[in-house]
Amino acid sequence: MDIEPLHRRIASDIERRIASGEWRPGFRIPTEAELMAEYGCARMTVSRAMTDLSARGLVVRRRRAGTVVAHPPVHSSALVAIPDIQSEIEGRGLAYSHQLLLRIVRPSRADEDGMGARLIELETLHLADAMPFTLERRLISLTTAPEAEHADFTAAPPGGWLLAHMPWTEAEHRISAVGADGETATRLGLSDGTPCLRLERRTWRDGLAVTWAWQTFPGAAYDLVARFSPTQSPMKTPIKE
Amino acid sequence: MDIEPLHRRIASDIERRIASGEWRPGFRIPTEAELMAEYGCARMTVSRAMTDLSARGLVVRRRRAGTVVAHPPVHSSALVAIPDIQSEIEGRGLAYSHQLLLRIVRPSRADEDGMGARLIELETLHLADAMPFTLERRLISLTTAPEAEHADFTAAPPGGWLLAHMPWTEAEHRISAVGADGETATRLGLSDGTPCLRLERRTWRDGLAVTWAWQTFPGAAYDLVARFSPTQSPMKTPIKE
DNA sequence: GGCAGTCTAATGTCTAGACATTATTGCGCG
DNA sequence: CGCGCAATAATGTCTAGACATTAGACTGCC
Repeated sequence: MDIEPLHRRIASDIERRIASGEWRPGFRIPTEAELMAEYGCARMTVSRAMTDLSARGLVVRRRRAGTVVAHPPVHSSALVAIPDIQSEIEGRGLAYSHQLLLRIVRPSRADEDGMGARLIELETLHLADAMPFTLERRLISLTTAPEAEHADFTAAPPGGWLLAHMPWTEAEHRISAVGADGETATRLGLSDGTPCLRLERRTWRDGLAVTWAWQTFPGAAYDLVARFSPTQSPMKTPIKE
Repeated sequence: MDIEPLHRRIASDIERRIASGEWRPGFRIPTEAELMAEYGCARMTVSRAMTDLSARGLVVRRRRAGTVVAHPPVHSSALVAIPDIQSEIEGRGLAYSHQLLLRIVRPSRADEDGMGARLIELETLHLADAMPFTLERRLISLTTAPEAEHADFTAAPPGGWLLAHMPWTEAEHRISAVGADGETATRLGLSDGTPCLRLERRTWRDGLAVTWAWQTFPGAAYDLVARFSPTQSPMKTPIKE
């Protein structure tokens, strides 16, 4: 058993009282001076505990007014974590592999706004135990990521290559449900119109587009799952049987 | 302009160098003693900056070994926020309304494991400008939330009522793609088999199940969207045109 | 009664130290 | 050469103060 630092103990004492409902939103927490006396420690120690709680959004601190239990956010938007395909597959104990189906370098079209003048278009099929798992269509801007032109996407899938070579500063995800269209259905071994989960992901680096990807998952075989508590980010890896 | 505290300035200096790629993952950051000299401040101040960065996952600190730029997390690399239906609709400038289609109190079935002995089953249709937006089927455990038996779910939708009356401590989300089946298709005004986004949400309070809900969105009309940067949580509300 | 200015209670930052903890490094010994 | 132990370099925690900043509370004046 390692001993818990005092500041953490103070923080979790308070967190427990908030979680249990003993201290409801709006309740004014004892002042630092009072907690100092209660725990017999310096104010910096209490202050650190409160700063931590405040950073996690459990309490709101205001000078002179004191510290109160925060009201839960109104737009209590819950979260779902989107795992990396390879670790997702391997996390299920299956063998991961991928096939590069298409690789062309071409000028960008008008509807590919912001992707730079030249880009690579890729199509990759990701397999779990040799069964189609997801079909990925991806554009990579050669303006932002010129090294991509000489990358070997048969060795590493484009998602992994980008993760290692092109850190992004902004991202957007879009999840929707679509029916598998002709080519996609064929590649995934589905009949036409089968409901699929479509995950669209765009990233930018300092305002310049890096990549734009669409991944299509057979609806029956794939769920996005997240399990979490309100004060923590979703950390547990999704598991599906 | 309010002046920036020194510890924040140190932290953002370092953050900038990480974001710019100048300091790549694995790079060893100057020691606290070095930063102390560089900024001419006490070690506590540097330490606080590093503690903040560490809490946000940008760096990894290890005694004796020093502080290095963290490798971007392989798992859970991305998130999507799931907004509250009502604010989602109103955020698009549409009028929100809802209809209670079904409300029965009954004993739980075997496949409704963990939901307590008695529960309420509800079906609610959420509308945006009087057009069907999502169909929600929900179970609420009367063991955990007995007050729900006397709640008026025609006035407030069950999701909103629960948010206000039954705080949860644990939640699970599952997103999948399904084809609209007979009754669901009818209620949403779709033809059979139309791809729909299915959002399943379960919550618990101290280990006891509170609610279990399934929401079905027409695939063509609804996306989950999140836009964010790697160091921050997704805060911006998704917008779809 | 109301308003302006002042007082003051609370948090926010920072310092210069102290000692604890941990893991690496390197040395000496077999 | 390799093993174990000691030295040491780095972070982790904590203290007892100091001064800054903010905003609620009060007071007195009109």
